[in-house]
Amino acid sequence: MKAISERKQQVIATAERLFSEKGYLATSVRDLAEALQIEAASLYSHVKSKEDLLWGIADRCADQFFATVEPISAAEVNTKEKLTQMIIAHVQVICTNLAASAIFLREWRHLSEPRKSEYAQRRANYEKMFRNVIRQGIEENLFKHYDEGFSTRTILSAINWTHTWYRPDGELTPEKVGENLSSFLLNGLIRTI
Amino acid sequence: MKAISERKQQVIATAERLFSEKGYLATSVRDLAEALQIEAASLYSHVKSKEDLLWGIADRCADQFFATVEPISAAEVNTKEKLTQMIIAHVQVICTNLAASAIFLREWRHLSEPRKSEYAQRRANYEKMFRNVIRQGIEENLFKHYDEGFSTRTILSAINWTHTWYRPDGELTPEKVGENLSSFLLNGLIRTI
DNA sequence: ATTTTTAACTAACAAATGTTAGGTAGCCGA
DNA sequence: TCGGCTACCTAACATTTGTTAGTTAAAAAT
Repeated sequence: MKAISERKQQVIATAERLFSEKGYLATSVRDLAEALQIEAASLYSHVKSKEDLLWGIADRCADQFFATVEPISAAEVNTKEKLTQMIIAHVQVICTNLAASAIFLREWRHLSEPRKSEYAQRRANYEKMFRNVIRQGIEENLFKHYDEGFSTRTILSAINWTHTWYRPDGELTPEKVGENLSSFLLNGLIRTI
Repeated sequence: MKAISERKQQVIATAERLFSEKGYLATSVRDLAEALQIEAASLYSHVKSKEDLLWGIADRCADQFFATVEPISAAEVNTKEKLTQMIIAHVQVICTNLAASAIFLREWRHLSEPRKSEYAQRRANYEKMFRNVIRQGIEENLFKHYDEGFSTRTILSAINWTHTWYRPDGELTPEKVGENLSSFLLNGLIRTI
C-alpha cells in the first residue's frame, strides 16, 4: 500500500482542521499553506489537488465510521441493545475525530461529480444500518410506530450535531455522551417515574 | 419603512433558493444573475452587495422565528405544553420557509464581522428560550435531569434538521411533523405500553 | 411635455483562486 | 562520491470572483 509521509500527515491534519473550522470553500490553498508555514505551491509536493485532499479525508473518515459501527450492526444482540451500542459507537467516532467528522457530515457536499454521488451513496448505505435496526425494533413492537425514515433521521441528526459542540478537554467522555444521547433518544426527556 | 419592489423580491427569493441549495460561497453573483436571466452587474440595481443580500435574508428569517416562538415562550401554560408548542411552532417556520431557514441555520456563518457575531448572539438568544423552558421543566422535576445545555442542543439539532428533508409536496403537514418530533423527543423511541 | 426613476445593459477592474513550470539546497543509500 | 529523492522555493498562469462606471430605453411622475 501507499505509505503516507509524516509531512503529508501534517498537511492532512491541518486541512481537516481548517476545512472543518471555516468550511472547504472558505479555506484557500494559501490559507492552508500559511497554517503550515510554507508557500501555497509547495503543497503540491504532497497533494495532487485541493479536492483530492478533501476526498482523502472524506474517504478515510467514512471507512472509520463503517469499521466501527458495522460489526455492531451485524452482531447478534437484542434490538434495543444494538441500537444503543451503534449510537455510542457512532458518537465515539465523532468525538475522537471531530475535524474529519465534520467533513463526513457536511463538507463532502463540495466534492465534484462523480465522487459526490458516490459518496452520497456510501453515506446512505451507512445510514441504512441505523434504519434497519430501527425497522427491526418497530417490527418487534419494541419501538414506537413512527415512520421508519422519520425515526432514523431524527436520531441521526441529534447525534451528528455532537461534532459542533463536543470538546475533548471537557468533562464528558465520548462514551458518556453516547450513553446520554441513546438514553435520551430511546426514553425521551419526560420523567416517567 | 422601505418598500421592497416586486423585482427585488424575486431577486431575494432566487438568492434564498440558490444559497440554500448550493451554499452561499458556492453561489456566484453570476449564478444568481443567470437564474434571473439578467447580467451579473444588473443585480446591483437591486442589491448593494452579495453579502447584503445574505444579511437581509438572515435578518428577516430570524425575525420570523422570534415572532412565532417568543409569544409561546412568554405565555402562561404548563411547561410540557409550552415546550411542545414551541417545537411545533419552530418546525412550522422551518417547513414554510425552507430556503430562508437554511440561511438562519447554516449560511449565516459566512456573514463577515461584526454582523456575524451579532447574528450569533441573536441565535443564542433565540435558543435561550428553549433552554429556559427546559430548565424550568427540570426544576419542576418534570424533565429528566440531563445537563440543560445537552437537552437543549439535542432537541434543537433534531428539529433543525427538518429543513434538509421536509418536502412541502409530501403528505405530512408542518404541524404534523412538529407534533411527531415533540412526541418523539419528549417520550422517546421505546414503546412503554 | 418634460423630468425623473427604474431596470437593465456593456465593458472593465482589481483581487483572489487553484494550479503548473522549473529550479535549488540538503539528505540518504549505493 | 554520485544520483536521486524530498521538501521546499519563486514566478507566473488562466479563471473566477465581486464590483464599479457609464449608458440607455422605457415607464412613471410632474
